[in-house]
Amino acid sequence: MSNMPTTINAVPTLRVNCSHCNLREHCVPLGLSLKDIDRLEDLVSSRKRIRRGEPLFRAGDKFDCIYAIRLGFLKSSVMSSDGREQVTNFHMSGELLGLDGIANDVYSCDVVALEDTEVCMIPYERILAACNEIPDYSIHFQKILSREIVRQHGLMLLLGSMHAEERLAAFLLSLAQRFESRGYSRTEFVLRMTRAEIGSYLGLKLETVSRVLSRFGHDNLIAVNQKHVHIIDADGLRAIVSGQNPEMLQV
Amino acid sequence: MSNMPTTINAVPTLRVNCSHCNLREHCVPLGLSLKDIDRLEDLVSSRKRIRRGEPLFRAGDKFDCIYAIRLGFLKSSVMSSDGREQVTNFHMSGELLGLDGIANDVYSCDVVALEDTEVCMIPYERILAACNEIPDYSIHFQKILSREIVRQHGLMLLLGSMHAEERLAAFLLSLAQRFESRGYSRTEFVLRMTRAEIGSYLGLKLETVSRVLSRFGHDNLIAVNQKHVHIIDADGLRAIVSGQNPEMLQV
DNA sequence: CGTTTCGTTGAAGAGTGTCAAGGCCAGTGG
DNA sequence: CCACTGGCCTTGACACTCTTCAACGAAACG
Repeated sequence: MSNMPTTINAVPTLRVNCSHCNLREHCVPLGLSLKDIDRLEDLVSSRKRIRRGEPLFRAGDKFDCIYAIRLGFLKSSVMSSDGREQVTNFHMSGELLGLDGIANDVYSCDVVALEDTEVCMIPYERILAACNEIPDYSIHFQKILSREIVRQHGLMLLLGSMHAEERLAAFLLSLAQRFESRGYSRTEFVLRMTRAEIGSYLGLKLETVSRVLSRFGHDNLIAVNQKHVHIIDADGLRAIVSGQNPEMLQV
Repeated sequence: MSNMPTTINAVPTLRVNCSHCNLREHCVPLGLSLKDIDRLEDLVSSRKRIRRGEPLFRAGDKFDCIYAIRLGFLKSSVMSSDGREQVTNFHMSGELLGLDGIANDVYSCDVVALEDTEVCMIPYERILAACNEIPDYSIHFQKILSREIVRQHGLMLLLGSMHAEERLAAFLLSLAQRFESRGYSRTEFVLRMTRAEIGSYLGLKLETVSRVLSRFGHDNLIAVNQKHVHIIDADGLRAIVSGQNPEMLQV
């Protein structure tokens, strides 16, 4: 499978250069001209590696950096004081972490690596400097923040009004789409997170996640073996997301 | 719902002046110095009135303005392709509307007035101009966006892991706190939204909302009569929410 | 190789949803 | 002024989804 864990070797103090990064399409410079990207070269101060299971930062830590994922997979979560964890997002290469920290100068959620991960550190000061120096950068970065707000609206729709099967179907399709846009297979991939983490994200218990995945397997929508998922019938999943029963398809 | 054309009365003659607005504490200028606020005076281009039941904007409308609420009460909602509505927020005076529109140059949700409402129109261009002209304005506006992200994390915790009683208790406490910070009573207020809208926001059905409110009434936590709510035992409600971080409860 | 974590599955039960009937209230028109 | 209407709210009975509890198997890890 093409997206097996990759061995991460030491990252020496190499010059970090966004304009040559193959994640450009997904990352901070998205939408900027190449000329502007060149001017952003020193946006990234350095890189950091986090091993599986370790935190990138925790709620309450002082905010000073936005992180861009070069490689790896992480989860964000918030915690209520009585111990309930709510996973708020899963993150993959090219995505940004730490946007929540801007609000109060401390991060408001925990971010933990679900596999060995490498991130680019972008000091927030440099983003602010870029906002002042590059005419379009303010709007650019505000779009990034706004996009996160829009994304969360979709998640609220899911959590507030969908059934377990619909949630899982939407989740699988979303993962497939994100893998595909990064050049991986959209039909076969490995879940980096546990059933409990999927459940937390989707507002379900781990047993329900397991049961629904098994049911999908029975119905030949997917083939699932532990963390390996093969999407067989994406249209079938889409039909489930839109609340449709296959028998009702010919309305 | 009628198909009448939306009646929006412009209020162009008034000189709009943030520095004298009594909502300063809650609104766009929050955290800026008075000197900077003076420079922002022309941030607001004009005002609009929206009558109860009418939309301020709808998903898909071209984005060009951020709105600040001077007076009134509104709801935001998103709609799934099969017609399910999810209320994503209720808004009251001093709060900003339309931040989701930055992402794709179109608004991504519907915003409808739940009572007669007056808003200040802030052309997005002027916000961008302020980002260039006032050194601290970029960070200031980014904080506003980031705060919305953090708020939504709290809501996801609610939708993903709380029971009906906990959701309602958190909702009532949050409303009480918001009314209080605007100078209204924190113990007695009128719900501007229907049970169905509360339910949509909290991921519950209207009957469940009604039942839980009745139960709260029976337990002498609140007195509820249709839309009138009197909070009798706020600590009791807090106990139901079970001691979560107040920051997370800004639902 | 034992230990731990993770995943699957079953049975029973709690919590919400669904359906239905009726009451309350504001607005409307006679 | 009153009856009528339609929207909103409440409450009950019942159905159903999801959770809880529990046992076991499989994979991962030191």
